[in-house]
Amino acid sequence: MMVSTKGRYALTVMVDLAKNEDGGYVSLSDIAERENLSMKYLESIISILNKGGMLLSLRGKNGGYKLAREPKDYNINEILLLTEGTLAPVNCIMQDGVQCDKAATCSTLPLWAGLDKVIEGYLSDITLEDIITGNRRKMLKGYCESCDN
Amino acid sequence: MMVSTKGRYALTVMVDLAKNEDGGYVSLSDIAERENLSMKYLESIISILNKGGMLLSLRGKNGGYKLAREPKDYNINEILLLTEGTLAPVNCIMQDGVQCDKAATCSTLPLWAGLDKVIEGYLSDITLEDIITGNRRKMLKGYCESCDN
DNA sequence: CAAAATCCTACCACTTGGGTAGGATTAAGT
DNA sequence: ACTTAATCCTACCCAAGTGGTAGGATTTTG
Repeated sequence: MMVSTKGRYALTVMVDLAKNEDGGYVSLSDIAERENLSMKYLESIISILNKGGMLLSLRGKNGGYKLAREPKDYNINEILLLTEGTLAPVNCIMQDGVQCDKAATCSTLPLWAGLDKVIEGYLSDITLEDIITGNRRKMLKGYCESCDN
Repeated sequence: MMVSTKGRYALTVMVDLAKNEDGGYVSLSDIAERENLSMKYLESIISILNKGGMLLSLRGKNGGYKLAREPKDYNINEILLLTEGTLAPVNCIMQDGVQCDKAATCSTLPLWAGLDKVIEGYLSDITLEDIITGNRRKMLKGYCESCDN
């Protein structure tokens, strides 16, 4: 599995915030209730998003979180990368471009590198706005019969 | 991580067999030595490939394994799918098309479904032969500066 | 000053990953 | 027939990661 619940719930939180933004701060308990997820677990996840600069937060009563930018200015890759640490499909693709010592002669490395690029390319191209507007043509490109491809 | 060592080593074994095929059977100890991998571990992996019909095997002295088909007739998706069980990037994409109970209203599902298709599409398009011939243009499509894209 | 919210540090059960160990069985060559 | 070399099979095991829970400290508003 490449994306764990951590990344998936992080995206769910971001989408929830995008859908329910009215300028004010949204409390985590509201989000947890709407999405039917454990608030305690979400706490640890939203903390990553917050520290990573994805959100603005306000402590105290009537506090909560809101998006730091507009939905169209978040791409999915950065959200998942922040929470998952890496999205590499295999261990031999390092996050910082470091390669294993057999890289020069490894005949399968180009495959993994290509796969990594394909994944990153797909996720980087989709924004939070695409998700909340349900841009199925973009997300299911080439695979959705009911969309005009 | 989507592809563990199990799937990676399985592919390594298949590539090794494809490179070293001369009609005869190749012993696992030869493969393990060439690839510098634990023979005991490879044993459990090659067993999956064998039972899945990817290989032909011969027991006893001078026995070993060889490819059941030609390298061009294996795609990478089927090799990894067999050994990994699933290549789905998230748990909410089930292997047999079964969906989670929130699927109808889930706004992130199209993203995951699209990602799954992109991965499957990439891996299904590449064959064992592409790997042994080093078809970088196909594997690194659009991302390789030294290839003419 | 009470209520409601974020923040912070532990802890923990369960599953998966990445193997190892040991032996049973089978086939070839002498 | 017997040795050797190979596949086959079952069981075990440790470390790391996943998916949380618990409890409290701190901050802000009304």
